[in-house]
Amino acid sequence: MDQMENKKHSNLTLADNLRDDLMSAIIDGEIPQGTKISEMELAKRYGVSRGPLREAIRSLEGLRLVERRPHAGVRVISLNCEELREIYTIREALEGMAARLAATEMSDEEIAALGELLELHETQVRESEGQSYFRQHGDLDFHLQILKGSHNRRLYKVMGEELYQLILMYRRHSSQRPYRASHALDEHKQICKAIEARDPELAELLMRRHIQSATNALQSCIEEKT
Amino acid sequence: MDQMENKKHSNLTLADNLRDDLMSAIIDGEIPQGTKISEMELAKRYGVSRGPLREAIRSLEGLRLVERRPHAGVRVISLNCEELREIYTIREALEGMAARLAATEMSDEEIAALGELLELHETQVRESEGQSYFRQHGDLDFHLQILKGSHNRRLYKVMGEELYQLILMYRRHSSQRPYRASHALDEHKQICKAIEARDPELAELLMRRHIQSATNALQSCIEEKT
DNA sequence: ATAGTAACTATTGTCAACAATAATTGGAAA
DNA sequence: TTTCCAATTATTGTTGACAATAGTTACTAT
Repeated sequence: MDQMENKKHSNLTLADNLRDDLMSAIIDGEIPQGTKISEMELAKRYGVSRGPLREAIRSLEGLRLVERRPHAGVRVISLNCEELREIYTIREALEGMAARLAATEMSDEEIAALGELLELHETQVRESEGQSYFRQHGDLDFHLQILKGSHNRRLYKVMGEELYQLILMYRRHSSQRPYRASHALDEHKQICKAIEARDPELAELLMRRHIQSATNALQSCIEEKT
Repeated sequence: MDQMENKKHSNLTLADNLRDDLMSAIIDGEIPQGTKISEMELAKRYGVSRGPLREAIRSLEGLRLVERRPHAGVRVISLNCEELREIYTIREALEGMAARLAATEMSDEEIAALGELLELHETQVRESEGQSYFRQHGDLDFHLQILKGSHNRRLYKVMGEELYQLILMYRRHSSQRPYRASHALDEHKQICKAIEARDPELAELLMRRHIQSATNALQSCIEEKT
């Protein structure tokens, strides 16, 4: 069985399903960075025609997961440190704004839920100390909740759905350094407090600092290179 | 001659050219907001097959210029005030960050060029007082220069190439109120000064205020509605 | 032996026919 | 008359064949 299509597709069109599958494959590193994508090969592999496949690829191009050179095929992007820092800079601006908005726009119920999420994370951090794998998801969870709490749908889409995918991709590939989960959790709590206090300025400031520290951690990646 | 394809296409693939053409058509209002797009009709109109056309549409979907419902066709998006405000909020965050970066990253030559651009604008504003049409382009010019000056390619792409298109589209359709060009120019000068002074904090602050005032001007649009 | 060129091959780009789904229209029953 | 259902129609989704381009190989000439 060379084609494993025992999948529960939620979408109703082939191209959309393909897009999702390819996206996962790229983010999970199943298709390594820089790989040249062969339409014929993929079409065979997924058991579809080249039409929908090409449409899926066009979508991926929009998400900037692949790059295309006309008549010369598409390649999976390969994120270098520099580009990732660019993304983190954008992230600082966007999530800072999201935190600011969250402080005024989130409902009391949403804020309560955010607090419970953090409590859950706390127990998880306590139980499995040093398990940075959890941290990834927990971390993203928190940030996604803030993004959602901004009640700005486009902001959520741009940052939470598009750029996060790239960050995830990078995290999978680069063995990340053992970032202190408890430290991040503390910062999350502070941000949450600022939101509870309905203090937009503080929420934005703290979020930006929080992301800056992550950005600085990336810096070491550059240092290693040189 | 029902098809006017006397165009100098820079791209070498049909789908890419179509994407550009459709993009212009949508932004210029040639295809009004909310219009349902018929593949057959467009294919005939542009004299191409449905294959490349569908790929072009997939690209437009990525740019969020159209929305798709499977098996039910695609529609040109129709920006309401709320969504435009969302975009302006993102703009504030992103261009604020761009100004901050520009203060440290722009070369002296780039800064000098920015100053000259503003001088040019000044003469133009003086010559044709009240001509808000100029202002649009001049305004965008300045903001695009800042974005470029951030030396963050992705930031430029996301804000300068994608979101600006939507803003342009909205400007075309909604008869904008006669915004004071000289006022905007003053604010531009202040921002430029901050960049010349290599003051990132101030540059960001001023840029954010500048965009906030534009956002507030949009508020009136909502007031009119109700 | 190497550089240049021409033919070839493999891959991408395009097309038109076919299949499947959603919207529409018409009719029958209440 | 109105509502529900069925058949029709029009549009979208998919496919495989065809065309064009880039990359490769082989050959020739210096």
